[in-house]
Order: sequence, then C-alpha cells, then structure tokens
Amino acid sequence: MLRTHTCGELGINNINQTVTLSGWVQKSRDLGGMTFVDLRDRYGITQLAFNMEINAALCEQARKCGREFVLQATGKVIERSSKNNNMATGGIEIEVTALTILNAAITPPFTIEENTDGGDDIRMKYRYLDLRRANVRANLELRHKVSQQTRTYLDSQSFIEVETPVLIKSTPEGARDFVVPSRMNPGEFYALPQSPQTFKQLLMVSGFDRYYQIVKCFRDEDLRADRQPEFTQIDCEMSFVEQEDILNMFEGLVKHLFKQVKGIDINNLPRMTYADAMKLYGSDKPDTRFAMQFVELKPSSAETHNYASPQTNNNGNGANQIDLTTGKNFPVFDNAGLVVGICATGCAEYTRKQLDELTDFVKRPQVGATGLVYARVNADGSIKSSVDKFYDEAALKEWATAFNAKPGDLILLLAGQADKTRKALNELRLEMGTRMGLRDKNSFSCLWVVDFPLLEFNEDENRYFAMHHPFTAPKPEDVHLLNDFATLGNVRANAYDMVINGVEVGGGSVRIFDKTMQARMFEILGFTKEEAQHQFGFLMNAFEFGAPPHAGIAFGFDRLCSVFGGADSIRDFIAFPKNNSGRDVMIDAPSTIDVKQLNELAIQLAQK
RNA sequence: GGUGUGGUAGUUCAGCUGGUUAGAAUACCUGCCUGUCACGCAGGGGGUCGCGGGUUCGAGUCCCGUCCGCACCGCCA
Repeated sequence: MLRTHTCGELGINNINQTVTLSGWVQKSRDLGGMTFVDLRDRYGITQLAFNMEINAALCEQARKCGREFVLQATGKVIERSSKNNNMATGGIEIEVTALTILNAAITPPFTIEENTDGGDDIRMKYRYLDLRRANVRANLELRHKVSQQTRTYLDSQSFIEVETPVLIKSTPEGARDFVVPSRMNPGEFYALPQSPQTFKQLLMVSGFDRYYQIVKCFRDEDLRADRQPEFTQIDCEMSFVEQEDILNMFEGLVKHLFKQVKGIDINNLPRMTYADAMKLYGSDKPDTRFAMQFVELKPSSAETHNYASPQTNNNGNGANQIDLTTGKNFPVFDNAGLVVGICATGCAEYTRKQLDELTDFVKRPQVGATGLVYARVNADGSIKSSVDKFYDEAALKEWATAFNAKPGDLILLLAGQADKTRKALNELRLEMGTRMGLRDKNSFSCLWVVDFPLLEFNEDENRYFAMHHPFTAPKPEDVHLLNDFATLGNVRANAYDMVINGVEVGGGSVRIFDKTMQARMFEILGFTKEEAQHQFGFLMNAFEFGAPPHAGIAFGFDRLCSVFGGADSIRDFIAFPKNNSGRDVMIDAPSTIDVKQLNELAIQLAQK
C-alpha cells in the first residue's frame, strides 16, 4: 500500500503517529522558511508541513511540486500551532520526513475547486479533472447511495434484478431509436432499447412476479438540461397487483430513499388527477412546493374543456371559477376561450419595470401568450388594474374575491385558447415562484398524478397516439368509450406519474394482459394486423400462454439524483455526460468510421 | 427544424455612438518572506478578439454568412 491513511481521516487523536499519505497537490504555500502543501484525495485534504530548519532539502523539493502533482508523503502527525477550524483535519498537519513525487502534472486548465473558474465546455473536455472537484464527486457519491438504497429496498420486497438485452428491435412508436448495424445480417439493424418495456412484461409472463433493473436506456431525441441520449432508469414490474399496490410499493421506495439518503421523513404522497393538475396548475407535473393555484374567470363565450371540477381550490378559499359577466366588452377577454390567472401574494408593489419584464416573459415565443393583464390590490383595498377602462371597481372586487387576494397582492391574468393559455400561465406561475423564492432546493414536495388520458390526438397525423405507451390498460369503467372514435380522447388510463418539485421523476401504468385488448389498442393506434403482428407478435403470442395481470413503473434515475441533489441539470450526476448536441467532447464522439468498417457492415453513406 | 443568448489572455469576464500600443481578476513564471490555509509583497511573460467575407481612411465594435457553447420551443410512446 502506498498509504496508511486517507487525507480525510486524521485528527487530534492521531498525534505522534507516523503515517503515509498519497494524493494530489491541491495548493502549496511557500512562506520562505517553510512550505505548506495541501494534499487531497477522495476523502479530504490534509496539510503537509515542510521546514527549512528541519530539513532544507525536503523543503526545496516540496516547493517544486505544482498543482495536481501526485505525492506520497511520510511523516509524523503533529498538532498545529495555528488551527484551521474550517477543515475537518484542521487541527493537525504532517511533519514530513520523506516525500516521493509519484507523478508530476501540467497545470490544469481550470481550478480544481468547488467554485471552479471553468465553464461547462472546458469542464466537459477535461471531465476527469472536473470529477476531482469535491462537489461533483459528492454528486456521484449521492448517485451511488441512491442506487444502493434502491437495491436494498427492492430486495427487501422480494424484487429480483434481471438484465435484459441491449441489442433489440426497432419499433416506430415513441422516441427515435438509436440503431446498430448487424454485420452478420447485412442490411439489418438492431435498436438500442428506449426502455426494457416488453422484456419486463415477458418476465411477468415467465412468472418473475417482482422484477427490477437499474438500466441504461437510449432515445435519439434532442437534449435538454434534464435529458440525455443515454440515461438510467429504475425499471420495475409486478404481477398480480392493481394500481393501488404499485402506488403504495413505490411510495415506499421514495420514502425509503429520502430517509436513508437525505435523512428526511416525507408524508404520504397526495394524489391529484391529471384533470385537476391541468386545471389548477396548467401542467401534468406541478411544482407543489407552493400553492398559487389557477383561478378561472369565465367569459360569456367560454369554450368547453371538460377538465373535471377540482376538489380543492385556491388556498381552500374563494371560488375557483367566477362569471366574468360584469365586463364592458374588453375584447381580449370576451373573445378568449379561457381567462385564467394567479395571485402573487405580496407582489402589489411590483414596479412598472417588473411588470413589463413579466409581460415580456409571457410574450416570448417559448411561452406564447399575447399579453398580460394585472390587478394590484392596494393597501386600502382599492384595486388598480391594467384594464380599468373595461371593468369597474365592483367587478375588480369580484376578481379579488375569486382569487382570495388580500391588500398587497398582485393578480396576473392571461387569456386565449384554453390549453395554450394554461400552459403559458404554468410558465408564469413557475417564474413567479422563482422570483418570490418559493422554490427552495432543500424542501421537497412529492405527489402522484393519476388518471392520465389513454390517448392523445395528433393533429398533424390526424390520429391518436398512446399518451404513455401502447401497453397501457384503459380504466375498466372507460373501456366502452373505446368503441366510438368521438370519445377516444375521453378514455382514462390506469397510468400514473410521480412528481417531485415539478420534476416528473417516474411514471408507469397497469398493463394490458389480454391479447384481444392489446390487438384492439394496436388497431386504434393505426397499426394494421400485419404491422402489429410483425412488431409485437412475440408479446401477443406470449399473452396467449397465460399472462398474469401486471403493472409497473420506471423512475428516471438521473433526474431522481438531481432532485435529491437540488440541481436543475442531470449532467453533474452523470460521470461522463453528453453535451447539448449529443457529443462527448472529451473522447470526441460520435466520429466517422473508415470505409473498411462500412463495407463490412454493407453500409453506403448518402452523398451530401 | 426554430427562438434567445454567448464566443476577447490558460480560465472567468470588461471593452460605450467604429478612432492611439485591447484591459481587469485569477492562473502561470521569477525573486523576497518561518505559521500559512483566498498567505503576503515586488516584478514578468501571455491575445489569429471563433472562422470567412463585406462596409469604412480605420472594425473586437457595424453588416452578411458560417461554426461552436448554453437555455428553451418543437421533439422526448
């Protein structure tokens, strides 16, 4: 062993021991007569002390060691004459008697510190140096803990981990596949799995009634801060269960993880229907760390959108919807499919500039609103709005009542086509939450969103797509709606998402396990019998051999880790992530391959 | 495919309506310094202003094109 201890463990109790440490030079401070070197490894930093009077040659040697040199130092643990209470080992230092330079290093392109001076680009190019930084290392340690505790919990619940293949078959539904050419079968391709979905269902048919796998999945779609082309799922499936069993089992997993990894006890997860989530938050993944729920003002010509009436409303007070009948023909509102707003507590003092910023925010193409109407509730109870011309004091007072707005509050309203307006208000709500400091990284609000629609209509292709995936079972009470094209959009599924702090961390469904129903689903999704047989025949065949009722869920493991770590981006929870364009800038992938390889694969590149 | 934003020293950035020799901090190098821990002090080196074209007496700055980073929209069953 090249060390007796790590750089993070020595303290006042080790005084007078002779130890050997190995690690990297974090920093060296040359004071002339003496030199201090901070030696770093995974576990911490320990100060090495060199003194010209004690050993001049050694001190000279220490001076030559630059940042990131790899050293082995032997010496005596001594108590510091001036202690540093900011570091774990700050009470002691090593009076070095022997020093070996195990390896020299050139100067790194950025500082290896928590607050590095390096930008994202250069950090990714030298990711192996970036990973030396304590906070990035801590993220990977967190990831390790989450995976260990996931295995501990699922093992305790009799789940077994089964590996499924990575080279599988391409299917047209869902995300774009990454494909891999087959040398032995010229002209044919494997696909990398978007998820092990069909395999885990086949494992249910095989009788492995509790399966899980922490598994890499691949989707060839554009990236985001929270989306990578290869990512990791906690993939789970159970037999002989109903939706309720899944929700309880995996609520248990999340509670276990919060307790073991973060030391936090979380309450039972509330359940919100998809319809309520859309109506109250304009999103199927609401950030419930703060309320600020939507309140609808009903214009005379409101279009109908049958989101179920919510059980809760704004802070439990006020009406969630009031008639906008006292208006004096404010055309924007009168012609809108939906007038909906939020109440920002204590924001009545917002300046003109701030309100203009908010208006610009909602008018960005990514948000897409055409304008923003505000109403301030002044300290004396009077109301000043941007539409005073159209609405009298009495009408505005009705609004304030609907929003349960108190003096000092600010009401923000958007109007337009219903779905787009809800979506835009969702963005505004999150922006206000951020501005008002209501989205604390260290507080966690978890919930289940349930009763998703089974199908989603795509106007471009003029057909229905599975909102979750084609193996999701409709709610039994809605099955009759499948018989009429006009009511397909109203069919609800036994599908559920887990949402933490506005992040969809997991989702799943009760599956179809009946061949006839599965065939019917493929038919609704526009598959011919032949296509369905060709692509998913193996699954429907399996269903003929005694498939048990089953259901499952998959968690986005990288996202779960980033939520636990309080970060918006998943990249720093992945050791070697891809950049925005799907490139690994460190190894410079993807890359071209030579003609010989292409010939072996019987592939000819298209001429540009 | 689209929108926004950025690209200037090793690194992070400043650089106004175009106008002397492009700056700061930090890092790096040299010297001094015996209790530092963001050590201090003195000095020094370091630039294809992403790339290509254009306007102009003159371009880091203006225009056009292009490449790249980041964030977002579309997309992500």
